[in-house]
Amino acid sequence: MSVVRIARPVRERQMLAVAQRVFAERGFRAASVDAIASGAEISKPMLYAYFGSKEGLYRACMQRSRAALVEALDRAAASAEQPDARLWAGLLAFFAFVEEEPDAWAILAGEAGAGGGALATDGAEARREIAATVGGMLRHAAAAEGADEAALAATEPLGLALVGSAESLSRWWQQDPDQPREAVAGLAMNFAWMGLGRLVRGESWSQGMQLPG
Amino acid sequence: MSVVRIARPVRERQMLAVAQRVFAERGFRAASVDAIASGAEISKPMLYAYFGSKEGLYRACMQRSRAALVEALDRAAASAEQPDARLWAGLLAFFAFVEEEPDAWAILAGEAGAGGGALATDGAEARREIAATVGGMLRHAAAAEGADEAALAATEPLGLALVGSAESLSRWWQQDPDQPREAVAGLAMNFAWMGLGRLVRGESWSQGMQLPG
DNA sequence: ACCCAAGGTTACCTGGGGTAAGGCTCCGGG
DNA sequence: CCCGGAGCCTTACCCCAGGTAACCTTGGGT
Repeated sequence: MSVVRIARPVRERQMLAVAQRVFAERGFRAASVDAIASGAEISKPMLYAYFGSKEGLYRACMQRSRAALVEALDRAAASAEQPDARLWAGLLAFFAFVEEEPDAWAILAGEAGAGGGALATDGAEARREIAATVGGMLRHAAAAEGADEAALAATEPLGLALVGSAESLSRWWQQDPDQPREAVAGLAMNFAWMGLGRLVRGESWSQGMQLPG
Repeated sequence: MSVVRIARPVRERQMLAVAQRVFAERGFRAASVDAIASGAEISKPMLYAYFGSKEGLYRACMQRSRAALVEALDRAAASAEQPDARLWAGLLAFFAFVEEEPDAWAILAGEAGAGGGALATDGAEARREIAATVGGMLRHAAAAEGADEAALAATEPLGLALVGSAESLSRWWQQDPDQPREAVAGLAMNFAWMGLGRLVRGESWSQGMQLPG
């Protein structure tokens, strides 16, 4: 009786799918390689042959999630022209990703800051790439307004700050998941675009309408 | 020859000090309990007797770091009256903590989002407590400006968003540590208080001076 | 004097990440 | 046709590190 022999790319996809699920629901530490292997109906050494280590497997999952998220953000960024509309589209896309692909997001957010290994490095890189997308939006906006050099130079850290706040809000959202995605995105938008200085005065951002300067 | 017998609270402090250092420089996963034990000149079962598990030990470190940070933030919040000055003081205190107690900060930030265990729970709780302090500042500011109900209700998530952005900026700072603390705090302040909408126009916040509305 | 609470240790168990060694099957060339 | 090797796949094992059982030692309270 011949055992089904399956081509490498197909097996890799199977393994990644299972790994993503297991990692997402147990976290890196608590997930066991054996569980992933048996879930993918494969033996452990196959995982090691294809991914090198548990960490390598996790990193592959991250790559995948990251690519999906970046693509969604890029698509969103291209969907609007006005700076604030663009940012709004990006935030909606982000929270849509968090809501619709919770496993992928859990992988990205889960160990992103953990320890000093390659995981942290990859996490940092993923964040940088996402922040770079956001930073691009900011650059675009700043250039359109004719901002000075200093403002342009700060787009990178500002992008990171924005990503950090969105990440934090998404964690908060997970504890109160009934809230509509637009509400959370709205909070992020108000925080990031309007700033606390104005929010605290009761001003707020509303879609499509520029407040008078 | 009598071995020195040392009272529990003293030993606990020793262990925590060593654990904080080791956890900070290796991360939770890569840090070995044996290393911590031998570093504290004690045998492994003592650690287990006092802290229950590796995770328990880590959690104890988190408690410690968290208390220190919250205290610094509270002190800063009390040091100024104007809302923006208060926020500025808080941000300075935060980045001072990151700079001056890198180990404590590494513990707090390191595994704060990891997995689904008690670590994540504690991390979330720490973030909430810190965000609550910040949220208190916002509440104070909003109340002073006579903001409406909705703005007051949003202080919690806004606090979390602010903490998230500060956390993200601190990670960015760590890759470029020559930058003065005030510069990073300034970025955070501009982002959080002014908002991208104004930054992108070239406006910025500067200490002690309210921009005309 | 005695006992027991509390500090302390050695020696061990076990789960799980990682690997060595080899089997089967198919494909391409002599 | 057949044979060799490349590639899919497994069983069986190693061993590190988290966690524990069992026991020793010391000193203060009765």
